[in-house]
Amino acid sequence: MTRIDDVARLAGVSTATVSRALRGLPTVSAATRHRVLAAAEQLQYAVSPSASRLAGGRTGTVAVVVPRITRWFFGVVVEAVEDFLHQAGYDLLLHNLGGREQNRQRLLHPVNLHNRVDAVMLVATPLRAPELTALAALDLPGVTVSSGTDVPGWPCVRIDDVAAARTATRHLLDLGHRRVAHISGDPDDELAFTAHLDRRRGYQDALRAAGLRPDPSLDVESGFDIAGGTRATEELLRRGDPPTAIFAACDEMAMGALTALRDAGLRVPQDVSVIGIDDHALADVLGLSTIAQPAAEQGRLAAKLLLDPLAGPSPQTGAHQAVSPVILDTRLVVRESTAPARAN
Amino acid sequence: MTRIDDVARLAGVSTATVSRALRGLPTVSAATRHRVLAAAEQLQYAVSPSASRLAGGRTGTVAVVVPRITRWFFGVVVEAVEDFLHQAGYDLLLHNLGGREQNRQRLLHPVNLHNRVDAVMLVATPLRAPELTALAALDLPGVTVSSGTDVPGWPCVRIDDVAAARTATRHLLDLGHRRVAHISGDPDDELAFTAHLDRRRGYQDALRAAGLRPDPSLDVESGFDIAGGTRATEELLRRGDPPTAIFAACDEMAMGALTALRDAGLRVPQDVSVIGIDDHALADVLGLSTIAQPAAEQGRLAAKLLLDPLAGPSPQTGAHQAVSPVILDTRLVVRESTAPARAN
DNA sequence: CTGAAAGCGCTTACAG
DNA sequence: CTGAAAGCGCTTACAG
Repeated sequence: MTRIDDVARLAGVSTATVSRALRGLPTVSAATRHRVLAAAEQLQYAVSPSASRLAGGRTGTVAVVVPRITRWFFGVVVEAVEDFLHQAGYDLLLHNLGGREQNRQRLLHPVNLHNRVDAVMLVATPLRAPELTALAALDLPGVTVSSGTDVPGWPCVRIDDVAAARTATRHLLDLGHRRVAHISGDPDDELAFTAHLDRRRGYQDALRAAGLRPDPSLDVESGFDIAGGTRATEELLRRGDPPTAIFAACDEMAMGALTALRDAGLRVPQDVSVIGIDDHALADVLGLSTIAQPAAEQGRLAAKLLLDPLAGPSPQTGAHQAVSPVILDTRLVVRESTAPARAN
Repeated sequence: MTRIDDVARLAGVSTATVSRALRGLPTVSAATRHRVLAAAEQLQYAVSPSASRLAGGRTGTVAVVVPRITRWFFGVVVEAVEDFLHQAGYDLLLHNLGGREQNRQRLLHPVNLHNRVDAVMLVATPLRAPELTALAALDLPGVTVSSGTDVPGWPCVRIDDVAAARTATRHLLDLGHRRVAHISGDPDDELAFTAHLDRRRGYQDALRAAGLRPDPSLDVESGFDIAGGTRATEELLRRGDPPTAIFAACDEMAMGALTALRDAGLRVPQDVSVIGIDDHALADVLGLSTIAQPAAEQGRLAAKLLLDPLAGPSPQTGAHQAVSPVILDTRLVVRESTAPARAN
């Protein structure tokens, strides 16, 4: 293939000038730039990324880590991030943990990040203490999305999970429900993100504010997905004296709950009200009430916060100044899955 | 950071030996390998990907191109591919076309692929003639997933879309339906993949085999997603004399149809039966009958077909030998959204 | 505004 | 089995 010196020869300039012209540096005369671009076009020249990266010390690549790309929130975030990164000329290296400890170990080992990417985005992927320490040593720019994933010095974009859960629970309480159950993610899963912990707190806060005491028998943990929602709800029903309302920690769990309730012969919302968090693409199809969160906007904003410092000069690299998380708004969306509690 | 010569010095060998030992080449004595590994471990050494790629001529990276990562099929495929690639030590460069012509142009321009990746996977992304020509010149290994995306010399993994559609349509016909509508993707969208064309053919085949003539007024095109399914169904209903059954080209369109039917006051399946293709994660929650296709298996198999030749010696590089597509099985899944036509 | 030259950190024939 | 040395194809001070 053509290399930079082929272009230089054709344009009658040095390789240094070709390099500058092609990258649009200002220190090239218009006439020269024109000749270089024409030569590059004529020869179908494309810079060798490996060579450019080695010489320039930048990879033009961002690693994006998500727990599971197949889950609604992560898919939407990645799509928004991909768009932003590619617009800015960066490549996106995708890492899907997929619940495998092995993937996590390999990927998050800082040594595997070093020299491979210019920056890292961790979506709902909390780090352990040793990982944080090792990462800090790399002095790599990064950003996190979702709560419970803070890395010192990295910006974070998320919603207020406690408030979102409080709103969801209060919606059920306002409808007159008193036996309000909660189904959420499994804290035993070390790969799980921790948003569900905040959401439980919001649930309990709302109950207490209404003068109710959180009832452990109404709080079931399972996987943070459709199947988990189904299993958790089955467990709830198995315990007898079923709740009249269920707050699921995410829409996918809520959808699993709908299945379990249907299979148990319970009608939604006549027998049991259900609300989730997300505003999943199918929430409307299912008539699911939920707390909408701006997933794409979180991704876009996180990408922006990540790249902005890379472009400009970095005034205080390594000076892990405190960064406040950016909290985006959520919004109650009432559909058909929630209704007033029946008078006893 | 530590470089290869730091390791070499500590281990008392040359950088060439370090390079060989770290990559597990057989031409290193066990004792030497041990010393090198220990030194590398002690120094927390990780090879510089840029340098390794430039010197070695391999990127260890595969580009994966999907129309929209947020759609069920593509998310599942990417997850399976990601797993396989990372197990094999490859990085995954994600490209989400997102319906943007601009993305497509930039990405699929062969010059942007050259030297950047070792191989390409195109999922449901048909190429135009000039793109095919340019790609052929690069002599890059690749694989395609889904029909209508053939690239000469590349293997292809897909289902038999015509047969799947035929089975879906026949299921409706077997239930006694005669006014069977079809909703599918938009051929005006140049970025659309073409599976929906095959699916229309299967639909029409099944009608004809049952002695029915395809009725253009029962065949509506829209976007290949939830919103598209809703719009297409609304259009169907606007035309009057509604169908008693709808075959949607994919589950997401079927789900959109469910919404439109509900909003129009029509019951599923009492008034209208609905079937899709996919077996989307939420098909069960919605009680949607469908033709299940093995999305993860298609991704895994495609990744395998892509990497296998890269590992071994390539007997006939560039000799675009004909490759038959690998066709995976589909399976009718009957749930609650399809029922016998009511006697008139 | 432009060029000569060093250097980025590896891998790979080649020789032994 | 191991090493010396060339070379991968760029970018970047440095000098002018």
